[in-house]
Amino acid sequence: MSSFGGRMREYPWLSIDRFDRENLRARAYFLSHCHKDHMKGLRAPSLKRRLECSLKVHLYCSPVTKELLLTSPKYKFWENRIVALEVETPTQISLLDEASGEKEDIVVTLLPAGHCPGSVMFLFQGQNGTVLYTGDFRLAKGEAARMELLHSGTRVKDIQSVYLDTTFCDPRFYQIPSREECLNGILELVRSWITLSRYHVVWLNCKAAYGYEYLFTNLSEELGVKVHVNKLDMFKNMPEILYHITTDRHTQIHACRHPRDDDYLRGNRLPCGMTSRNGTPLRIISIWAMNKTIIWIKDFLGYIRPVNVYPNVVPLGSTADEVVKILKPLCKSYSINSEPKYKPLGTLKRSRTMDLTDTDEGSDDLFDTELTPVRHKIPKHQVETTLPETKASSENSEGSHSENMRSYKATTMPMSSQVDFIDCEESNGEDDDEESENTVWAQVVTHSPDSTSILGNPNEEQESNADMPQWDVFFKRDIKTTDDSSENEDHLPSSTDAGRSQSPNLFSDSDSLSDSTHISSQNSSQSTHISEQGSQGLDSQADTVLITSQQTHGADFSFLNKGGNRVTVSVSHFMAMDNQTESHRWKPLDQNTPCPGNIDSDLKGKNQETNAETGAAQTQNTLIEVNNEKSKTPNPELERDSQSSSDFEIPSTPDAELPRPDKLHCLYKKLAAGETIY
DNA sequence: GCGATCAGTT
DNA sequence: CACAACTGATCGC
Repeated sequence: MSSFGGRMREYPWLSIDRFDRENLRARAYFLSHCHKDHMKGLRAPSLKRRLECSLKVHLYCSPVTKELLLTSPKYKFWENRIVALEVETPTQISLLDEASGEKEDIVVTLLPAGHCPGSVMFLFQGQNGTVLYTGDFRLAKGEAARMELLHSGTRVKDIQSVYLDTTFCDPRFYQIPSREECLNGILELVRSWITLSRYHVVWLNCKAAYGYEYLFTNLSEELGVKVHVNKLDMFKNMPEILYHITTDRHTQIHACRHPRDDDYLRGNRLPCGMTSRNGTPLRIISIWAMNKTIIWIKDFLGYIRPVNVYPNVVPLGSTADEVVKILKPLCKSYSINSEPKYKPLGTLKRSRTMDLTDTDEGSDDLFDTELTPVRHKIPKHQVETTLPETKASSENSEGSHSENMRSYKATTMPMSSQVDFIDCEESNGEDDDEESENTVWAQVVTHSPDSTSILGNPNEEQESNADMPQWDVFFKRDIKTTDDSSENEDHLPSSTDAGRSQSPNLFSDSDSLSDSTHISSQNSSQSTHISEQGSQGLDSQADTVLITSQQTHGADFSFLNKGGNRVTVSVSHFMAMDNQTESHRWKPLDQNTPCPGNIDSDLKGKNQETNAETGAAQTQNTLIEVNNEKSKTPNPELERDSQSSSDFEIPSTPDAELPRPDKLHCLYKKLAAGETIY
């Protein structure tokens, strides 16, 4: 949770991402994106009362954020008070103090933040200088240098303060692989799994309300399989997203949620209740989507070079002093000799082609990371002004790198009597001072009726792995019919058309959960995966194999079978995009615009049969994990590639092999058959 | 009864 | 480990 109080020193009568306490007296409100931890107080009765009394008070946000916010009836009272500002469109706002009659103009510019649909940073220009509030942001490397509105002419604007609302000072999080690598890693993992059979399904564990749409659409587009979600009415005016998601559960890719989805997965069920068909249990991989707020702050700030940086979060295990120590050198006033040190001004790296013919009103990419042609359009009731820079010069550093990522953890975890998992995690290097944890978790959950033995308690296993089954053991089991799922004899569509299928009852719902013998996955998949600190303590005896992004691209998973039962692979995933990777230009449609396809029926949703309590236990589950920290030796060469590959100017991983799904496919087959792979 | 806060969980 | 969200207990209005 952000500790940002909502207000900036320069413009204390504005409130951003906080709407309680002192913020109740703000003259204007700003919402950077639609995540709950940035909406504190936004629906409180006290603020509602304030609105009723102060008719001039508005909430400013991007059009997509407005759309998403108003999806919830709880925020409907804001409807007539929200001003949706186009991104990258400087807009003057008149701020009136209703008590004194005092008035002040400020120019605000929304800049794409790349965190989730509609997310923006706010650039304020007014009499107290230019300040930037970042919110949660994850910009691709070099992105700041390409933002024209951060520049005056070809030079970066003189920015008084940057308000960072993000956890960033941990050097472990500074390095991020390319978005192509990340997406491709996930893509090939999913592809290789769901093509094994129609029973192989993937569950994307997406915790946040928004921010994973990029993943959904890419998977759907590449694999031709729609992603099952609980709700999609929030995207009713965003057809490019809507097209790739569905409330029809008969698909092989799921991102549905249930309050106790962990229980469901341990019971070899998807959170929507799907468990099997024809008595054949599903083979489920869960992919942990971790929405890290970490970006390459050093490079971002190094480019911006503000006078002040105000961190709003002090990371756990860090102190305010340590944070300052990291940030200070990035500020304009800093120099080793305590004298201002000026560097050549930053130059706008790349100007976008002005698209004069584009009269499209919505310049917001839903993901807000793709720069759009600058369109200085001013709402009719507002006037654009260009404020003079308060100083003649500003400084920055060349070769800015600002980058961001999503990371995923993958753990394969055949369950029932046997549970194992592969931890998939990537480290770009333990020694570099700019590194990050980028992980993919996938758990493979299988369901087998004929065994009730528990192969191991994860904690016990960590203490002694002598009895650990080998990795291939986990895949030896044949998929068999379970009695709780035999009621459904419907035909399952092939993997390629499952996502589009509207046939009912292709899967059955399970009436039962595993009983208490199952092992908390919290103990395994979350607490024992390899972190950037390396395997220590309980993990120290375990086997962990890291797969770098490049290895992932080469689809060389032969080492998965090496010794241990737990293999750590990393395929991180950028949610931020650039022009090369993201062709969508999503934006909310006009409310009257008809939605394509069968959206109406989808919007109604389907009853998600999630009755979980009945029935006896069918399975007993065990998690097995072994880590081997010796294996965790990332290749520096790969690290370098990984770092540079996402730069806008440099094609991503130019020398990387293309993913070879056939090889992955083959690997999975062998693993499933229990073959040993070298 | 509602909301805020905190601790705990996922 | 951290992110975003949720749950339940407690407290005050």
